[in-house]
Amino acid sequence: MNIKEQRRAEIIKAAMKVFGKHGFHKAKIEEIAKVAGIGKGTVYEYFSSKNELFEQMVEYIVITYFDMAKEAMGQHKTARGKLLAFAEHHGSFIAHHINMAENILPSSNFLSEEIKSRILEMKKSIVSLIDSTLEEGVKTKELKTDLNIKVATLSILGAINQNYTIEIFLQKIDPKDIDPTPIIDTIFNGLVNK
Amino acid sequence: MNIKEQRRAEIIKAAMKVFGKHGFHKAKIEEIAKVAGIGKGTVYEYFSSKNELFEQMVEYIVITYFDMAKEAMGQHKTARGKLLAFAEHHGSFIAHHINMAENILPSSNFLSEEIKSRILEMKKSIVSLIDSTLEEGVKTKELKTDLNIKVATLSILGAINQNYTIEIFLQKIDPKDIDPTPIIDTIFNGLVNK
Amino acid sequence: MNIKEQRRAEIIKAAMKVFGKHGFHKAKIEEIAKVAGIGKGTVYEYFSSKNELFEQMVEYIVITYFDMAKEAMGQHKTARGKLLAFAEHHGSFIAHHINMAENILPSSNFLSEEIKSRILEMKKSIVSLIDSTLEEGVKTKELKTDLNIKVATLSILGAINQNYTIEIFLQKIDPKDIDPTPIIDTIFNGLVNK
Amino acid sequence: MNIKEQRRAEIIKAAMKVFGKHGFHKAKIEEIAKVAGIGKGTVYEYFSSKNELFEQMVEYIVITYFDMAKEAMGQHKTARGKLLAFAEHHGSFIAHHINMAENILPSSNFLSEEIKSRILEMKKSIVSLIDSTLEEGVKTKELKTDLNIKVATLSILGAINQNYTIEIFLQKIDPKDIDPTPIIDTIFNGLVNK
DNA sequence: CATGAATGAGTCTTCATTCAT
DNA sequence: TATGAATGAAGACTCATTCAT
Repeated sequence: MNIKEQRRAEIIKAAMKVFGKHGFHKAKIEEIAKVAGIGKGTVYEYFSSKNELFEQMVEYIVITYFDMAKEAMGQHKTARGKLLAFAEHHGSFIAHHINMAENILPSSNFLSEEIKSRILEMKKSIVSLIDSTLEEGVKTKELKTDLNIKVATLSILGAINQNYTIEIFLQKIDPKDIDPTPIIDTIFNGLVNK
Repeated sequence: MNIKEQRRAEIIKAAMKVFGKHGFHKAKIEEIAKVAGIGKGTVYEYFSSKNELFEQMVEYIVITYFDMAKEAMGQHKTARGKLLAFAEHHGSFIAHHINMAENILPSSNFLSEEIKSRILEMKKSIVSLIDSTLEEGVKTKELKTDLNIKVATLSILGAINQNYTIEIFLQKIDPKDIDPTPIIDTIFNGLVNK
Repeated sequence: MNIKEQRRAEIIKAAMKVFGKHGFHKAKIEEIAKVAGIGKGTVYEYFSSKNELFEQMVEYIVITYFDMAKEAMGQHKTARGKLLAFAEHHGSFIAHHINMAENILPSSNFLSEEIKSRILEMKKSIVSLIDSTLEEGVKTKELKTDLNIKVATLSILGAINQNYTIEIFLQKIDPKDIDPTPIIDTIFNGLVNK
Repeated sequence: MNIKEQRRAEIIKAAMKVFGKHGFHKAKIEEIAKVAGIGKGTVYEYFSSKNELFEQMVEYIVITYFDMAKEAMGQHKTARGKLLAFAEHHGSFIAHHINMAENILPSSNFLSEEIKSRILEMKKSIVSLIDSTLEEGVKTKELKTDLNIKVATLSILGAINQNYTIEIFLQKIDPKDIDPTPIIDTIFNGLVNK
């Protein structure tokens, strides 16, 4: 049992490397097996098809992303603090999954409806996480009382993602060296001259 | 000449439909030809390979996106007006290219370095467009004088994209029915309680 | 009429270059047309198919070879003289048709039975040419009276071909610089120590 | 290991049949596989491409030819004896590889430079074999002391090949029924009336 | 007559998946 | 249980040939 799950995990790790490097179609089961240090046929003992392996891998990534985000944010009290933590988490995550972001998520064609909806749930959970952070901030008067929370949440998510993506992919900056403060502050304080 | 360019354009249109529906690998040249109403071999009279056709198509999309954005923004004076126009343009564009966004851009693996760099130039042009809009806004005192323009630009782009994406893809809302005002205003006015 | 035959001849000349360079299958009708300075479709006005063009070309070459051999040998009286002339002709011919020899004749798969038999007739004519040269030599006492003419003919043909082929193809020697005398003399005088 | 080499050999045997029958281009991998009693894909487990299979086959033939020639000649002492043995070997070989000779060697266009040079080495080895046979004959006074060995070698090779080719291909005579004595004697004794 | 744009039959090659060992 | 040899479906691409202009 334990050994089986461990083997499964190893294959998923190998799949992350190989799908990440080549994208879904150019990734070969044989290479994944080799990276995992096992035989080609063995992969099929744990996953019924290339598609299923891909799906399981995507689910693993999404769950991991969510759990880490939740943990990082839990260590802060203010909305600003939580969002700064989330931004840092997001940056470090996409940096470690550059190729995923570029090569995998696009392959969403190959995801089954079932797994798509599970991923969607996860995405909604992320949104809820930010949503409730903002709601909390409104209650504590840290944030405007008339805030359009839905729009604000999506704007924050988009802004964080866009800023980190550019810095990491184009400017090749290490996510640890990116300061999330200007991003959050720009959003928090707005642009207009008052 | 004219007829040749027209045929080329027809093939690219067909390619947009088919690559959009299936992504790069599952798209078949034969289907593209059928959609274009021509024979399989004819595609190869105009494009030397599936890859080249894909690249030409991506370039066409990117150029179109940029030109339309520029035109839409040109009809406004204030930063706020320009950004609202840009948001609407972006929304309508991704709505018409849903599958592109989902299935094509990810296939970036298959783009040659040359076309990748051309696309990158276009993306930078988009950023410059917003950048100068914000600079202008600072000069006219519409915006804060101490604005971190780079961060603000990326935040706006990310916020617009995220909001429209969610509305269009998940809520299945027609982009014409999405009001960009709350998005721009949320960014412009900030979140904090002052 | 005259213009038609001339055009036909031009196409055959072009075919010799292109088939010679690439062999039957890799030769493209389009390249032959380009070399002939005409349009692709025009080739089909003169030859009904790639195969027919190939056949006509082979026949042309074979006839030319035979006519030239006959003419060269006619200017000599002794068997030795005739054979030296033939050797020189053969050498100059294969030098000018290197690629033919290497790439074309092998493609004999594609020759129709009809043309194959016509070519065979030509080959037999060459053999007859040498045969009668030797017979004549026997009559005039230039050659042994108990000569096995058939074997001698084929041996001479084989020896000349082999010597010239090696010199021209491997040693890259110009056929004009090859002296046929040692070849003919070696055959004429024999190898054994008497 | 053994099983793998055996399978490899089976495929080469099948390739000899099919390439021999159709020539390089008209031969289909699928037919080779069928003749070998395996699936199409399996061919690619052993040879990376049609070209490589063709090359390996050609090399196999050439090596076999050389080894057999060497062995046949080794069982004789005099130059005459060795050459008679060589002639018989050559005749039996080309008889068993009629189609090869006609359809394959011409396809030399498709051979890589590497394999071409390996084949060239083999051809040179054959020439050396005859060369040293003649040299030995000169030393033992079996042959003329002033013999032009290079020319004599090529003449013998050419004469043998031409005589056997005509008998086997045109007269459809079984190589076993061809007596090499007249060929060798004609060359050995010369043509001139002394 | 000459042309070349259009065509689609034909084939190599890849790789997910199976299954005998 | 683990393996990797064997398989064949699937698809990009070529090019001889046709035919409207």
